[in-house]
Amino acid sequence: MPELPEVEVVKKSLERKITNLAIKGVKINDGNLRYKVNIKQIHKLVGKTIKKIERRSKFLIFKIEKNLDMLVHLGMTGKFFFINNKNKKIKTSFYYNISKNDHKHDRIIFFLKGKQKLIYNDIRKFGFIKFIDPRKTNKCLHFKKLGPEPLSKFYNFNYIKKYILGRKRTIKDILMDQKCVSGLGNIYVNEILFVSGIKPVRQVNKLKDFELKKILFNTKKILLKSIKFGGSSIKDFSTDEGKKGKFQQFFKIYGREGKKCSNTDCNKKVVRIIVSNRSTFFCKRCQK
DNA sequence: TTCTTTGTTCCGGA
DNA sequence: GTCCGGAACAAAGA
Repeated sequence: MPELPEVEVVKKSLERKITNLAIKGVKINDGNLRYKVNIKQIHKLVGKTIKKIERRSKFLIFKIEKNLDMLVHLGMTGKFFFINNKNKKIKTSFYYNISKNDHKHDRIIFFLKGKQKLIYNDIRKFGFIKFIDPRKTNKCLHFKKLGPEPLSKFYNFNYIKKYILGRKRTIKDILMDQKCVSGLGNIYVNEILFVSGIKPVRQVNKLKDFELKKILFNTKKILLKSIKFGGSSIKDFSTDEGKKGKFQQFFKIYGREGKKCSNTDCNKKVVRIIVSNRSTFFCKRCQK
């Protein structure tokens, strides 16, 4: 369930640890991910240095020395572990509760300087690792149709107004559509619409301008807060691995079916329905 | 055994 | 050609 903020947090965490490190070796425990890992290409990494890590939408791009991009999508349950020289495991994403048997799902291991290791772990194997010529990365299958980053200046009122012109889809569907805005998933869209006080099933062409502006404002606010929160939460994990992430406390509506609405003056119970084929949580009183 | 979870892709109909 | 909604797909745990 990593969406844009989680991927951004992983990116920041990883770049502090592995930028400018050379890859000494690669071990493939299970390369049958969303797309089969190209064994020939992954072994080309050996001897090369990780120059930089970038994020686009929910994708990570590892810029590898001399013209190679390693594109990673975490899917539902993909995550990275970093093993330092003292053999201590450091999770680079705070989002999941990690069980002791989790090493069972270590799919790919990258051996770095000294005893350091980077492990790609993925329970459900919906993530993927692909290799691309950097000159073609922006035009690749995954990137060519992506809409603007939600935190960029291009994602603004004029843009969204133009995008929804003549469309009748629900606002939830539009926000989840990566062609409209890239990086939001089910969880954040639920949160954004709750905080904005708008029912997920509202048709976009019937939204008032002030409602659209509220959605835009809250999108940026929630994402930024979440990225910030993630950064501080990771510190907890590096000192105390057993400690639970604080992230779930951050959700105001997602996963709260039957529980009391998070707004202090409201006693309504949160309702769960299906919109855009996904679980959708909302408050009948607070969302119009 | 069935249900749920997710982002992405694909397909048929309008 | 475009838009839209629904379904399929991947794997695994409950």
